[in-house]
Amino acid sequence: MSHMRYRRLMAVDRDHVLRSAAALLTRKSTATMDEVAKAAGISRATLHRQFAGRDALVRALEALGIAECETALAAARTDEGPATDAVRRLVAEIEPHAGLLAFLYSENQLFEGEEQNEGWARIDESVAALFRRGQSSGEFRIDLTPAWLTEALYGLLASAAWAVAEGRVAPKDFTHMIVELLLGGVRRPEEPAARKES
Amino acid sequence: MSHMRYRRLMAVDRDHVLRSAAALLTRKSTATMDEVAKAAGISRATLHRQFAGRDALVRALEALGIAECETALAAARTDEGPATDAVRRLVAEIEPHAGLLAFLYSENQLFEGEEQNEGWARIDESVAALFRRGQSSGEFRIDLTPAWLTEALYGLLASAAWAVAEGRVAPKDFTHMIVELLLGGVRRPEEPAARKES
DNA sequence: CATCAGTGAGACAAGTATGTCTCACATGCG
DNA sequence: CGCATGTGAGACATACTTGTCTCACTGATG
Repeated sequence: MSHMRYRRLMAVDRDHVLRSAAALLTRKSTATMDEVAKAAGISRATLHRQFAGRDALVRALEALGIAECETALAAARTDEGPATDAVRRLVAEIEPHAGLLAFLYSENQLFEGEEQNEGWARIDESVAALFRRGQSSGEFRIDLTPAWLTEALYGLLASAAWAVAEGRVAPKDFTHMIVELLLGGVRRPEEPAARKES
Repeated sequence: MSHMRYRRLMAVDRDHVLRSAAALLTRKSTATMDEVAKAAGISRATLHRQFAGRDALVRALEALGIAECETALAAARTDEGPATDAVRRLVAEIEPHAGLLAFLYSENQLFEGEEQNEGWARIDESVAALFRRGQSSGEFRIDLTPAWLTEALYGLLASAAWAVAEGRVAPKDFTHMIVELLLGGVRRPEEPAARKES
């Protein structure tokens, strides 16, 4: 079959290049096309044959990140069961891609005026909907807006990804740290028979 | 006095340039030396006369950020009173400089290998000490490490600064949002006579 | 074996930011 | 007024990245 032959000749598959680029750019967001190519084990020429330019590469990574987020959202079934548990599932699903998301998150800060990909808007809305659902059900407090909670979740994910990358926290604690801080905060839960001053 | 005359001739004072650069780079972290100069109302030549190069400028901004953090830490008296209140004071003191800190925070992600300024180490230690104190006093939970709580605080500060800059949240809520989420989390405090399923 | 698609290596031009320099202008001082 | 200092404007060389191109090599196909 012609497409099988084609596949075999394409020793460099697009997905592997994207993964390598994501892993590299997570650590060094200013890496050049040459560094990206070397990280993927291909030449700069081949890299340019697959992605028209750096912009195209970044946009492909953005599409990858969006796809992974949507997969994570679906897998976490954020509209089922207690919102608290849904948040736990969501963070656990996103964890493997936190590095890429941190890169894209900081990258988006550079695009001052340009409108962001609509995919992010959908994801923002899904996450915000989860927090809104938790507020409606009475699980979550209502004095923090869903928009802020969504931003805070992104910030915590990025912080955790960087902290893990630099060895300041243990990778195994990733999900627990984020979820526990986001859900319960740093304040210790009051004992049933504890003192009452606020 | 000779130094007075000197002052008057130095129509461009270093501090004003730094503030302008901080304000600009907060919004556009890739701004050119020329853009920085224009933002400060001076020429690129004069900018280069005050700061040997872009690196020197960024390092000066880093020193400024460190100084402001140390001032904030001192003003917040983080070693006095309940740790909870100290956190509130600290965030309130840092709020005006959150934009600059967000820039420096993301900038530090680029310096892969280079060791970071020792000033940050001191600040990290002071913040971590605050969280440790709260844990010792029983105010804060002990299953989240002070190192992670410190990182999380930085992440929330950066997230909030960006969210405010892009108009996704109201500036007036800045301190409240960060402090409340950090301290209490998103979960609603349980009522004294509420149901018990986890 | 002959062919051809895909790749790697490298040359090349173009764009951009940087750092340095010169020169003219303005302002305060003696 | 004459002088010195600090500044703005711009030219200039340099370095780096990008994007395009050519050419030789490899391996699978027919």
